Amino acid sequence: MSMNSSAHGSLDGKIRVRFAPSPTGYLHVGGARTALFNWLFARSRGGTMVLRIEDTDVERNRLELVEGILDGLRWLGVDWDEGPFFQSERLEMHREAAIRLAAAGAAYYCDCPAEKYAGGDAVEETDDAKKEQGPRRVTRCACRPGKAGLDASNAAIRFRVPQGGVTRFEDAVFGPREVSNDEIEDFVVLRSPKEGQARGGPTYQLSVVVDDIDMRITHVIRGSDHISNTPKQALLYLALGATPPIFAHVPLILGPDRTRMSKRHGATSVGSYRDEGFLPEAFRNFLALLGWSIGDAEFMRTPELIEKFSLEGVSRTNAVFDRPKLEWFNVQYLQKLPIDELLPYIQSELERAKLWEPEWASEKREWFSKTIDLLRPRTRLLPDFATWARAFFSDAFEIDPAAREKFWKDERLGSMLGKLADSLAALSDWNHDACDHALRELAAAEGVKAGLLINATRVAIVGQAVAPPLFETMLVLGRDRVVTRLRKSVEILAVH
RNA sequence: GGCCCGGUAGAGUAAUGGUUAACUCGUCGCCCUUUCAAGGCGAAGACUACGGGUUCGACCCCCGUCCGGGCUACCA
Repeated sequence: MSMNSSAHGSLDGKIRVRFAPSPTGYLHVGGARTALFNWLFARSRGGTMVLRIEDTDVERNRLELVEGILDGLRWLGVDWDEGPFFQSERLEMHREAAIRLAAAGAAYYCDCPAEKYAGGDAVEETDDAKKEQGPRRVTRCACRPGKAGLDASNAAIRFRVPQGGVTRFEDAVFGPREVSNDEIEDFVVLRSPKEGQARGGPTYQLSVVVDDIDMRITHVIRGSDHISNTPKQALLYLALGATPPIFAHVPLILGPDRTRMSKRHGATSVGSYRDEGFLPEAFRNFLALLGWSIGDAEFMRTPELIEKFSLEGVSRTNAVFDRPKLEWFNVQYLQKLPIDELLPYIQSELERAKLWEPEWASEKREWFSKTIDLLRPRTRLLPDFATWARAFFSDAFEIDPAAREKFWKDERLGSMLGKLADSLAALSDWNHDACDHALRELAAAEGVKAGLLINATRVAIVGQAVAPPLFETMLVLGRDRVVTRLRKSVEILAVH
């Protein structure tokens, strides 16, 4: 392992960042945002993005979740240059570092029962008088000076935090930080061996630092829930003879009730947003603006995001995940993306719904493109193309009961739709104005407003109350379908 | 309990210590109109958490309070 870390900053070292999820669940929005910030930073500065899986907690980690996390990152468009590396394969290096620390006197062996410290609040035996001041944390273990008769092969290793003084580190978001060493406990770096095992494993604090040194990480960008533990890590860098990186703790993402995002807030995994039919670039744009901003800019395509991203623009305040704004972004992208960039997403959506015809990508591509262009101003999510717009792609669609209720009230409609079918079928030219005239002529002859016929016709040919302007809809559907569907509607109306 | 970090309309953000605190989403209204969106225009919504100070002048600096969050493990 190389212990010389490259100096940070852009002058003498290339920027190297990492995203280091632990496989205890799916990729959630908070992790995705952290990954995105790392990625934007790396890409904007010509740096390197490393992916590392932090799977040192054998009990809680599930390897099968790793693939899901990678899928989430791929969907998000966050790629990496090195890795994925697995911490579980690097344990020996971590152990060696701990032993070296102990040998150098920077750490010491401790065989106190773990239960003494378990439960979050490690307490010393206190008398009743002290109790009201609350539990007091043990920051220095009794083993610290060295313990007679201690069996090192069966003990944990604790870091020997300096007495007095302060530990500092640089945070690009929160500024220079300084913590009194007396506030930092002698934390464990190497666990005592579990039953039946020869050696114990490293703790998170040790693993991250050893790996970040080894991978020559220059900027550690992660959630601000880690900021309180950073002094411990800064201490480890020093003890291991390495220069600490620049830290950048980014604010947390909260649910609408301002508590940390969790399952009870509904969708928290990026996979669920993919499944709902959000466009990755829209999701990226939204995520980037959660805790980061640059002036008034909001709609920024990814190259622009990369160009403008900087750690200076990162906020210190936790942000609430606002679903309506995410949807707004999706609508914007659905609308503004060059049509050719959008088509592949819709193709897979239609494939999933078993509505896709291969010729739409070849001979009938122009028709497909035009149809999508017509549809997209009123879609919010990808599945809209397969649900309410189904009639544009298939003859197997239902007439929405609500649409019927709304626009098929008039009794005369049955005969009028039949007459409309006849006159459309007789048209010499099939174009917007011809259809328009035919319909308005009929409306005039029947003494009804054109709107009545237009709305009723829309229901007849697409089964929905909501659709693009009628005559354009007729054109993309084609005369045969329009006439057939009108006649079918006449039958349906006759039954009632 | 202890330590740390935050607090600008419902949400995300902006404002070298210097007009009437700006923008986006959402909400409401109007226009467009053939339904629904999109789009255009406009409105409501903030005693910048609260209370003190410093200053000619404070969202901004200082102190206190309250609220929120994080950490406080041989989890990560």
